[in-house]
Amino acid sequence: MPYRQTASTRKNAENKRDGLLRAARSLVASGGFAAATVAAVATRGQVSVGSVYSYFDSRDGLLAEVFRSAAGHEIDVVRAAVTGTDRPATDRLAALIRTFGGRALQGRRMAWALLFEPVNPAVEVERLTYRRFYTDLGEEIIRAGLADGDFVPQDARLAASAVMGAVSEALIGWLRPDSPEPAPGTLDEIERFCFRALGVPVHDREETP
Amino acid sequence: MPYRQTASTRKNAENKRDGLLRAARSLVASGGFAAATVAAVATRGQVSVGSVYSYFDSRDGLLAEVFRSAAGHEIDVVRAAVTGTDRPATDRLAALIRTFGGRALQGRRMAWALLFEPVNPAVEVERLTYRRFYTDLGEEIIRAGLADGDFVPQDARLAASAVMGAVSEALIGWLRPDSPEPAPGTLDEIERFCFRALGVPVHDREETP
Amino acid sequence: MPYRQTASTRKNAENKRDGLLRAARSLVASGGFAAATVAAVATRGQVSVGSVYSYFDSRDGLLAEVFRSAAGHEIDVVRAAVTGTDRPATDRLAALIRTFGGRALQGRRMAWALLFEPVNPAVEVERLTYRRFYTDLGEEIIRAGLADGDFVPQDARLAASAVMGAVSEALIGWLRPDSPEPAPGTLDEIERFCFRALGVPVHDREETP
Amino acid sequence: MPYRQTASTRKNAENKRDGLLRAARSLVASGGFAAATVAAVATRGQVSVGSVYSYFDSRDGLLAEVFRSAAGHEIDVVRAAVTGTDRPATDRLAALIRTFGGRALQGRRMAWALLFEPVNPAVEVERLTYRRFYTDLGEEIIRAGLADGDFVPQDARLAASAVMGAVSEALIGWLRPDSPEPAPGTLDEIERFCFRALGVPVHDREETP
DNA sequence: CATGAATGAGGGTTCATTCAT
DNA sequence: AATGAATGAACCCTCATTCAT
Repeated sequence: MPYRQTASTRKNAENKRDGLLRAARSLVASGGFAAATVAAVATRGQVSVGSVYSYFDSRDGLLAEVFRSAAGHEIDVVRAAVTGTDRPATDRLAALIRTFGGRALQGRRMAWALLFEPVNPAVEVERLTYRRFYTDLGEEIIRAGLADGDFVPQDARLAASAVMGAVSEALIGWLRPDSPEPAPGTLDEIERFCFRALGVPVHDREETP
Repeated sequence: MPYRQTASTRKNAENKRDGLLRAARSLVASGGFAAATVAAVATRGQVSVGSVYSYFDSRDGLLAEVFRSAAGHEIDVVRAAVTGTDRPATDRLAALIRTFGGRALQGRRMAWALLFEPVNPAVEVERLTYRRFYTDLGEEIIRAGLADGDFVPQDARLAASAVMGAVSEALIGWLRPDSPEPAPGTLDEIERFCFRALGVPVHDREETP
Repeated sequence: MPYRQTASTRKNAENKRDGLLRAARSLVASGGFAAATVAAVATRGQVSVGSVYSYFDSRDGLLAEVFRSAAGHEIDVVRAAVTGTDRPATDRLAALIRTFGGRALQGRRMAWALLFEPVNPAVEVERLTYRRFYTDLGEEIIRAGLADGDFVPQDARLAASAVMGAVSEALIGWLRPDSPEPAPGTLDEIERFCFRALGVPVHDREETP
Repeated sequence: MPYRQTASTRKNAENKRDGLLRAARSLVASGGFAAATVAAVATRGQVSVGSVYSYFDSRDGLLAEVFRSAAGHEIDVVRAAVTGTDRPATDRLAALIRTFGGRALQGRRMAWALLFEPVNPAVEVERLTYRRFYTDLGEEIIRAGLADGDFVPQDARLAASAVMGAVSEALIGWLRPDSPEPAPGTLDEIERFCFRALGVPVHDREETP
């Protein structure tokens, strides 16, 4: 009875592969891509170094996939949150800011790794796509808002870029192993900042720190 | 004689040290901290590898000092530009944005290295100070502006952070070896973005893209 | 029933084994022994890596057997071509040269692998036998020719060795992935070279390059 | 007093480099290029692994240099032995055969490595040059001899190739760790073989084995 | 028996750091 | 005090071999 690629073996292989991806991902989440050495991934994935190479062509490839996977997930969540071109642009932009920012807040190291940590050319290519997604999305929403008169006239693309920068800087720019959690309400405040920047009248906050 | 000799010796030593710092700095400016290997620094500083260790405890220490030096220079320039608590806050904030942004534009790699490139814990400590300077300065100005009614009520510290993020993201967030120069006028547009965010009425731009 | 089953099982086992040998052989023929990794052999033989070890003790053993098999085939062909102790020695030697050379020309990589490529001690032992076959055969023929006065007096064994060397060097000594086919007529020319070396009067070639 | 590249330091560096080359060469001489791992070279050269990379770009480069050096020496010796276009071609060819063959006899493993052992593309390029030297030289001599009527008409290049093959096969074709030295007189016999092949009347040997 | 995932020794390479001169 | 050769730990990657299923 010859060996057959049964559902269970394939499932298992994918599990292992996923296990390694998870292992790598968790290492990236806690120490950035730099912490995801092949040996570390293997150890955490409870396999040998050689096994890593059964599932991935190279460390660079593995990291690129980790990036794609993590970034893809982020993108999915954000896309879902801002979906619906019939919604008011302000609504959608708020969703973009809060979703992007909220996710960065939980998983700040990962957010930092995805946005900033230098890794290798393959990952840089992925990063380009990842960053472009946010900027394109932001630009599209802002453009829609501009058309509806929600925002004051401005360069939509640059505004999108600036919005992402404001959010990410405020949330993960100060990332340190022991840096404290941003205060609750930070997200609200950033949202207001961005809306003002776009020219949307923002009602006063209740309490002034 | 012994005194003179000591003096000249010390002078010489400081020259060498400075030379190494300059060498390292120029390497960082063109290739980031990663390019500043000990060997590269020694070569460019026209001393031996071993000599580097006469002047610096370790590569980490050297890089930390390079960071301090480069960052200190940036800080000096920016501080000079925004100095004068009697000036209107809007004036000073504009100076902060334009100086910080303008300097980042020339020397984007260095700006990126100072703001984002991961190096080592010692440098991360320095970076904290560096980033804090901008945020503190921005906060102070914004606070002053708030007191004067120049800006709408908001969290001054967070606004400062967001401003820096908006500027740096728009200017160097997309930095890549071959990434194109930002369009002229980008700085103006970012300034307007930030002023709107702070609640300052901004006159329309002449041309709407 | 048990007998039949055993027979069929054994038949099957031998088929598998042969399949693996053929797979390995074809890999050697195109890329030398170095190309015959266990994984490559298994893939080409359409079995699992582990199965290879059901039929062979080790890669070294498998390669040794491949060598034996390929070399044995060469030997059979050459032996058939030179058979008949009643034939004139010149005839038989010509057959040896042309058969050995002709086969080397088609299948130069394999010929090179058999004659020259370093593999492992087990294969070196086989190679000894292989090379000895040619030398023994050549020696025997030359000795017969000497007895008949066909060749001028000389050390038969060394002459046999030299003949093989002349032929193989001229045909596959320059083997490289992109080396061109030897010109037609090369075999004729080598044959004349060898016959002259043995002291046989050789009629002039028609065309002198 | 700054460090200066004195004669002694350079001498020392060259000594070390040479020491490594000698270490590698001796490894090649006893075990072929395969035995010259970086670690083995370092150990035998009594330096650390890292030091090897102070003197050589890569293992491939080191081996290529070992090849060049060893082959170059061979070439020098042979060239010196056959020099003088005014000498009779028979003389020069005898010198070629005896020098090439004599050197192969002492240092058979090295001769084999230079002529046959696969290493890496860089070395293959060198090997091409090395082999071409012998063939070109042989061809030139034979061509001269043909012009003088010393040899019977034939393809000079192929004859040169065949001569080298005959010599190398007879001397190192049987190379094994424990293979016995060829009998004394072997060189004489090969020379006679080659001369006969070229069509030169050869006087009988005194004793027929 | 067959399978192929898993193993890990072994190989090449880099670079911060040390230390004899 | 200056030098830079030397060091070796750490990294990535390959592939023959094993063994649980």
